[in-house]
Amino acid sequence: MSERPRRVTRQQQAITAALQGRDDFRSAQELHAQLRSGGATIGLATVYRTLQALADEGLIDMLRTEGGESLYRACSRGHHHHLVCRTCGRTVEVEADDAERWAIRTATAYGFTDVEHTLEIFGRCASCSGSGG
Amino acid sequence: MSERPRRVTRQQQAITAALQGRDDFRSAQELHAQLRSGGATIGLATVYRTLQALADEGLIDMLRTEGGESLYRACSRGHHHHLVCRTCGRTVEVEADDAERWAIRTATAYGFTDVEHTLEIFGRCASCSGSGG
DNA sequence: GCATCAACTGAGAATGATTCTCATGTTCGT
DNA sequence: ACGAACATGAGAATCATTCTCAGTTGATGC
Ligand SMILES: [Zn+2]
Ligand SMILES: [Zn+2]
Ligand SMILES: [Zn+2]
Ligand SMILES: [Zn+2]
Repeated sequence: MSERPRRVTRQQQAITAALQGRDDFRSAQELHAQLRSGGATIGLATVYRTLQALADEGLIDMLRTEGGESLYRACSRGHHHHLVCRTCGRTVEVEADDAERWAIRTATAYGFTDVEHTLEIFGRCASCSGSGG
Repeated sequence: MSERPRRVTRQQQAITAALQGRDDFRSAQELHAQLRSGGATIGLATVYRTLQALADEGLIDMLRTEGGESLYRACSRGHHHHLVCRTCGRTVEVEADDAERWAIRTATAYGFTDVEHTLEIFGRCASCSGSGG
């Protein structure tokens, strides 16, 4: 439970900055491309490493698409889940206290410990529902 | 809503048979290895294709591990979720009616339509909790 | 039984995201 | 400024999954 000391590097600052002020989830590849096209000098491996480290420390959120790709986003702290528009990527943070309790209760009832869960909701937001489909 | 015609081949029968009577989720690779070591002549591509086809038709269940690997299992029909032991793979099917309703209600409240969700619980079962860790 | 043809198969190549390697560049305490 | 420890990044390696496509096989009609 001890975080590794982290040095302040230009690359990590760039990544953190790129995440701020955006409300959509992005992949490491997308982030890397955006940083590059923005003039930053940064390697793909560093983007992967940094995103994972940040996610491990709970400083950013990660979720996996149905295709298995990992997406990252700067989120509010603490455990929460997401409602993601599969068309435009718009994301809403949602709390699921009841579901949390249900998950724990269910797992415990079956004698399971060390319980974790994944819960994501995908749909089409109002803006994207109107325009054909 | 039309399933493509499916021929009855020895390979597909082998896969279906291998899934029956087991209560753990397995990957295409594992299934392929087991079929091979059991003397069956079957290609990896066929295992992947067949598992995906079966899952698409709702005849078997699929879930993705935290590592992004797809696992398959013969399950009861209908929508349900899973409580999976991350050590021994033992799986319990669970219903989450409240969570289902919550997901729909939440998505609707935000104007989302065409809603789907993923919900899986991972933990360690009683048998695996005792033996160190 | 035999011809026919579309569906199925499978070995291996291709793909694509992620991870690893390790020589080189930076950070930070002194 | 100096050096040890940490961070970086280009490219190779990994690994699950998908694709290719020539050869095989199931279903059907005669
Ligand atoms: Zn979040
Ligand atoms: Zn939760
Ligand atoms: Zn199931
Ligand atoms: Zn559900």
